[in-house]
Amino acid sequence: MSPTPKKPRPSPALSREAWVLAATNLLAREGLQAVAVEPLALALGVTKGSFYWHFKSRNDLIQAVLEAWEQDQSADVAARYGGIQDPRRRLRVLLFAAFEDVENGKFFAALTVSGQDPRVAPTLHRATERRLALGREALQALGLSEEEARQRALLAYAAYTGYFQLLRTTPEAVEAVTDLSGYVHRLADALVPTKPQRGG
Amino acid sequence: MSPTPKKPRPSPALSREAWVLAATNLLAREGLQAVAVEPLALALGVTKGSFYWHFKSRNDLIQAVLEAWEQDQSADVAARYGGIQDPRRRLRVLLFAAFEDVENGKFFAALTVSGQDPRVAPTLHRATERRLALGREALQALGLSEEEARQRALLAYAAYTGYFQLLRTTPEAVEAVTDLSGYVHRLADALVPTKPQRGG
DNA sequence: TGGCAACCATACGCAACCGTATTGTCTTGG
DNA sequence: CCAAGACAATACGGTTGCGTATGGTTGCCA
Repeated sequence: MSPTPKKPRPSPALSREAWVLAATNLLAREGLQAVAVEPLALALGVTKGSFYWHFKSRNDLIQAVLEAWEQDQSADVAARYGGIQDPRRRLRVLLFAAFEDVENGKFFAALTVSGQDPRVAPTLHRATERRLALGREALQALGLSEEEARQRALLAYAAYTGYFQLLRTTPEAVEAVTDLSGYVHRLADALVPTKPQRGG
Repeated sequence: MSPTPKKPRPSPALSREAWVLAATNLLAREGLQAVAVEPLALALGVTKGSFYWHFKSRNDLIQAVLEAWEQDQSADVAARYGGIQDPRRRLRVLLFAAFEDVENGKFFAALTVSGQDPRVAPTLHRATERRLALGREALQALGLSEEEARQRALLAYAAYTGYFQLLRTTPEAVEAVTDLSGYVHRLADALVPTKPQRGG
């Protein structure tokens, strides 16, 4: 039979995935411009020679990183919120989950930073549209008009990106807020249509 | 007597301020990495030779841009909100003014993008702290506890940065919201402590 | 009119990356 | 044991941007 094409070596030997993973972390921490071939190779203890065996170019790597992330996102969203029927609950779960996933938030913030780059723009646009639509639909299901729903979804999304952007550039400012869940609660309360409030 | 050091030529002859202005616009539109000496000189129709007569280095230019902006900010804030006594009104004016100044918002978003750069970090931190403090104080003056005030100020600020970040990377998503002032109203309502609301 | 100061051009060296070409070195199967 | 494929090192050429050095211009003023 055909010899298995995948033959991981004893210990070293980088795989394409290993490069993508390293690049993803680097992107989340230091931004797109930091995911450069030579520095990355250096960090992984090899040289460019290796890189260009796995990838056609630097853009190829970047594309791979973006695709991997986008697929993760889709899977995640589908798995988590697809089943929740009650729009009010869906909204809250959506919000809290978003703010809790700090790793993803940081990556997303880093992506946003390079949102003008033609390579990331499409991915970022799709993610943005999808998330806004998710929020808008839930809000409309709660009986809000489309315009109302759009406004509130935008508010939620801006609060989300802004939060992680802030966490990225000025973590002290965020950490000054002790009770983070209070922050998200407040946001959630501002979004759902007024109904008998539960208390203080 | 000492010859006046300022002698603007007939027509051409770039001033330091002209460079700073051009760099500021470039920064607002394309980010920090775009404010590079040679491209900028090209855009202004001169060469590096000119630049290095006015500036010690690229960093020197960047510093100048940041300082000019920061001073503008301070002056603006002092002139606009210093006089408003009523904290409720101060808060609303603060918010609406912030969202209305699109130019400044874009510049700020561009700055945020490079918030990890050691050159912009100090400026950005100061601006962030100052704005958060402004909001927090107004909210505390309304009777909120410090923690409450911090949370809400953070929410407002995140919504602000997030909004302009979004406007920068995905303007379509923002433009889908027709009534922008409704957005800000909603935010304002979410911030001020519950009091008899005025109507739909 | 000579000279200085303001302003700008040209030309150079340097560094960081990209991407290509070429040549190893293991590892495994035959 | 040897051939082939997977992975990696070395060496090279190209581009872009920084910063320096040095040498024009031009206009004012003594």
